[in-house]
Amino acid sequence: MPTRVIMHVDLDYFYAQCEELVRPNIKGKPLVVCVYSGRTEESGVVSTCNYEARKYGVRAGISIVRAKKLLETTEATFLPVNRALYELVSERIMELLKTYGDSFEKVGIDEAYLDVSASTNASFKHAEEVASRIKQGLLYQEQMTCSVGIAPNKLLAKIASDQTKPNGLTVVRPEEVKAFLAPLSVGRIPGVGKKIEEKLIQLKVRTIADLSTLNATILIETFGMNLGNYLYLAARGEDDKPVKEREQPTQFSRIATLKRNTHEITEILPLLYDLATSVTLKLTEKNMTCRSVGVIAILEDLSIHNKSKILEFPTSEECVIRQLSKELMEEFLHAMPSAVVRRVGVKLSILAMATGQADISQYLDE
DNA sequence: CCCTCGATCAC
DNA sequence: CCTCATATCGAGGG
Repeated sequence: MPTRVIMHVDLDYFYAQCEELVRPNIKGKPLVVCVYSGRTEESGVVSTCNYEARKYGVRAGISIVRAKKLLETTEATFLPVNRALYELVSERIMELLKTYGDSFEKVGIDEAYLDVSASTNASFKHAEEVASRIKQGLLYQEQMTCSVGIAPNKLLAKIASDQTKPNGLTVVRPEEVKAFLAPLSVGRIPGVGKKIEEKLIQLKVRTIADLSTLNATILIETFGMNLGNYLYLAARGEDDKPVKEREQPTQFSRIATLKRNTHEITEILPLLYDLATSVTLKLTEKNMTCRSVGVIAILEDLSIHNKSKILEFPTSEECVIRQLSKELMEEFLHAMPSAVVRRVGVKLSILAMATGQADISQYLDE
């Protein structure tokens, strides 16, 4: 494979930055975007916050109550998540970014990869100029900042964009890869979260330099074929996955918190039906069908349980999905009489584009 | 190989 | 003190 030049663009504190965009008056003050669970007035967690709020120790994932305490001396704003807004802004920005790459890959709502190998003649210097233009364009057209990583592959570009935030630009040239990676914590490798990091620490591995001393055999023994191989290559900064547009999503899900914990299906059903309806709406909006329906139950101890079923025929019928959700939840409650449920969800998977035939029902009575 | 389920990641 | 959404993997049963 010839040397590639890959760019990873990460929009800074995206949800909060979108909110700043539509509320220029609060710019410069702490802003916290919250997921309110609806259980009590203030219950829920922080989704994202701007850097002013981070100065006070606010982080994604902490409770809203805690964030309010941390910010009680300030004129902070707390807003509920407004996904529709962020998706709108995201779509516009992605269209803009797309124009700069030979190929383009959107990853989630706030990040994207661009392969600029051909358009820059494989020049990192030139790519850096492209990145500057992207940053200027984004600021001018969308009043938004981003952090960019430029490197020989997606793995390194992503780690690089994470290196300097917000409003950063980090370039890792092929000859710099080893020195760049060596001191970083293994947790900086995408796919290495708390659990895998803990396992690695058991093996006395903290940095990527440490990781690179383990041979492939031990990694595969410890983490399985797939992850083991991935870690072996990641430690060396190797990744040959192409930048390519994502195909259709493969699942849709909705989850929400019950007003109070319960084991009673009757107490769960109204919410479960709402979720089934909402996720089915998403399915039909996308003109798709599903062949698997599942329910999620999160118990009072926060343990997560799934139950799903594959259908003989694809469906997008709300009544079918509702009915199956109910049956699956009943089965789960029956199988686990001790379960005290806190949150429930509905998940649709094995998706396909609808062909125009609503479902098989139209053939039943000809 | 198909199905189901839990685990993990990361948004 | 506890949100939401998605992708992917591995195990285990058939």
